[in-house]
Amino acid sequence: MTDRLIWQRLEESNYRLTQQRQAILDVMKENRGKHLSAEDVLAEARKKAPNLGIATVYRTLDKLSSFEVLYKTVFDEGKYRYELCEDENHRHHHVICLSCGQITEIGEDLLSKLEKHLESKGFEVVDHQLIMYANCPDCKRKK
Amino acid sequence: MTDRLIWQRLEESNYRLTQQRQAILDVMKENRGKHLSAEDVLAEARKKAPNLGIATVYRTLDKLSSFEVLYKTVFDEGKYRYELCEDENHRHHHVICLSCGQITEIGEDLLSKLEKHLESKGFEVVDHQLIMYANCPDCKRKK
DNA sequence: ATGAGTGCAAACAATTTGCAATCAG
DNA sequence: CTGATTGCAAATTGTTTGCACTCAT
Repeated sequence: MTDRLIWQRLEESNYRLTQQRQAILDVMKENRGKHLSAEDVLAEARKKAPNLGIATVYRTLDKLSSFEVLYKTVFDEGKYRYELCEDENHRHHHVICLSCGQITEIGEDLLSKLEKHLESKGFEVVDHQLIMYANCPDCKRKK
Repeated sequence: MTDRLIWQRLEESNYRLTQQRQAILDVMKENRGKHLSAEDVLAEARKKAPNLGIATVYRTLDKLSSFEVLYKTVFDEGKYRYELCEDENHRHHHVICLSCGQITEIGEDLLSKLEKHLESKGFEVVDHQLIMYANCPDCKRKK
């Protein structure tokens, strides 16, 4: 997602860009493609805004998610993770390595067939999320 | 999943089948295809084992998941839901209605193409989970 | 100055753990 | 008997909220 587009989303929403929010947004931009927990973000963002509180982190991440600047996702570990949006409307698809926990993106969107099938049954598909559980190349090699 | 197979999994694991565990397992069998939270299971199972505690429910659900008798899944609401396994190795795929929250199963497995792609990149795919966000036929109609 | 935004601490929700009492083999 | 299992309550974890204070306009 481009800076221009992020800006546009924030402006549309009349969202005041304070130091804390700037710091959090910077962290998210520096970690494109990674899936950070609120604690991860807090730790990183405190380097720029030392007395940032966890409540502000949650409030900001939730707001940014509602503006579609961030994705808010939950994996099997049961806590939320946030990531800068890459395209306009869709969530990403992920591969989670069962050995090391590394999370990789799946770039392709190979789900249109399935989507069509559901639509033929009367559903209106809005979004989807695919998670593959795998051993990543490194871990596969080590075994 | 057949009773026979469930039994087999429990025996393999040397798992003592107490009244409480029996009650919980019964609830899961009576709710095939549904995704129950720990509280849901507690409420149902207490009809059979009245002073069942929530801790036992969690302990049992986790054990049964680790024996591959149950799936343990987390949706965006951020809490765990459990469901009787249907086949041997794979999770199910779900459609979540964005209006009413109804969760429907996707029976088909249309993901083999993607799986092959990942394998060609060196991953060893073990399992996968697909969640579609949609408006279900009823809600679509109401709009 | 005024309302939006903050940090802190307390509240909450879901889950886990410690422990003494109980149960099954 | 003996170790596994239980229910309860307390502890933990991740997240949310209330509130007095602070900041940006």
